[in-house]
Amino acid sequence: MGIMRKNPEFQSLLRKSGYKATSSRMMILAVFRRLRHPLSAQEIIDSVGKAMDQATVYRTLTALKTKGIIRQVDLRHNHAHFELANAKEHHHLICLRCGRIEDISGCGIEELQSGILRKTKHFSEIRQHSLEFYGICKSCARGGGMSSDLHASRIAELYHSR
Amino acid sequence: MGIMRKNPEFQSLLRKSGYKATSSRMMILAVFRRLRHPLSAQEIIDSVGKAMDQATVYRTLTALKTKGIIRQVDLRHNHAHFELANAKEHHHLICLRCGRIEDISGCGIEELQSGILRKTKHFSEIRQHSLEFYGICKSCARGGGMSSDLHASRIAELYHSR
DNA sequence: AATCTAAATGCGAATTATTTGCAAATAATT
DNA sequence: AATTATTTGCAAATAATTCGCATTTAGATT
Repeated sequence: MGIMRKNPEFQSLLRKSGYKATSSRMMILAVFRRLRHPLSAQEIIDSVGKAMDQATVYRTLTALKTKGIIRQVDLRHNHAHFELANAKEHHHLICLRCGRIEDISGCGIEELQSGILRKTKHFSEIRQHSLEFYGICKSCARGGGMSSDLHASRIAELYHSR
Repeated sequence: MGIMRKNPEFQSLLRKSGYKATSSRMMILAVFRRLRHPLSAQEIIDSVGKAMDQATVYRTLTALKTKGIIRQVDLRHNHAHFELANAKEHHHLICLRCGRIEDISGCGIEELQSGILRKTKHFSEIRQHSLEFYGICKSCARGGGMSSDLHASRIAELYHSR
């Protein structure tokens, strides 16, 4: 794991958003950077161990989401997931059987969005969107089982998510 | 409210899916048909009053979702919403301030989907997707307040959803 | 560097959302 | 009408998230 030193990039990101650059927030951002898939509150709570309370994790997630530093991803488990928003715009392809997640990008949603804005009578602005596709991955289509290249953490989460 | 008589359409829909056409299921389907926006479990529990237990509501929602009779909609509240799947394919435009929901259709997502399927190495099939846009509705952009044509039930839900 | 203060955190308890086990009730079949 | 596999109610468990309040801390000020 190594020594945790403070990351000036995260520090200024937080300050620019009007937040104090506390060690809790720095640590949570570091977790997002290290684990590159959408994270649930519980996964973060586990990752940080007893370094902070779960209430702080939830409060931090809310704060980061409010400022658009992270964004919410809907995986249809029954809890929220989040990922860093700085990554290039992308969406997800989620296997309905094993939960494998593939990132997809360059899907051309911008045009859909401008078309919608042209059509709507009631909205003046679109700020966010969520787009996820659910299907069957090839390894599930083939055999029955989970592919072995599914990360352990992902498997653990699948196990614990009902 | 009037007399509730059994609807043969729902009855055969349930039987075709391998379920018994119980009064609970018929009633929940009737609620979906009557209230035409995405419903949370709690809204259904309230609508049916003491006609059935909440466990039955949740079990029914799971069953209907499994067979594709209803589909899950992500409104970023922290509970699930569902709507009848028979309605023409459409998505939602959700106001980040007041929660107003506008249905959008004919958005052209089919092409995105086939493009994605062409590009992915890991998936062989896409079965569902979720696409919601979040923005600011005109009445929120104008004044501060909620537009008066927002339905009471929607307002109630906004009030109670944190 | 010491002081100050609003913002952030820990802790515990409260709420909200959803699920489960099991005995009793019921839809569909015979 | 009798049978049986499903479904339901009830009560309690678990999961997910939030809240109140006393204490701590980051960053500003002196």
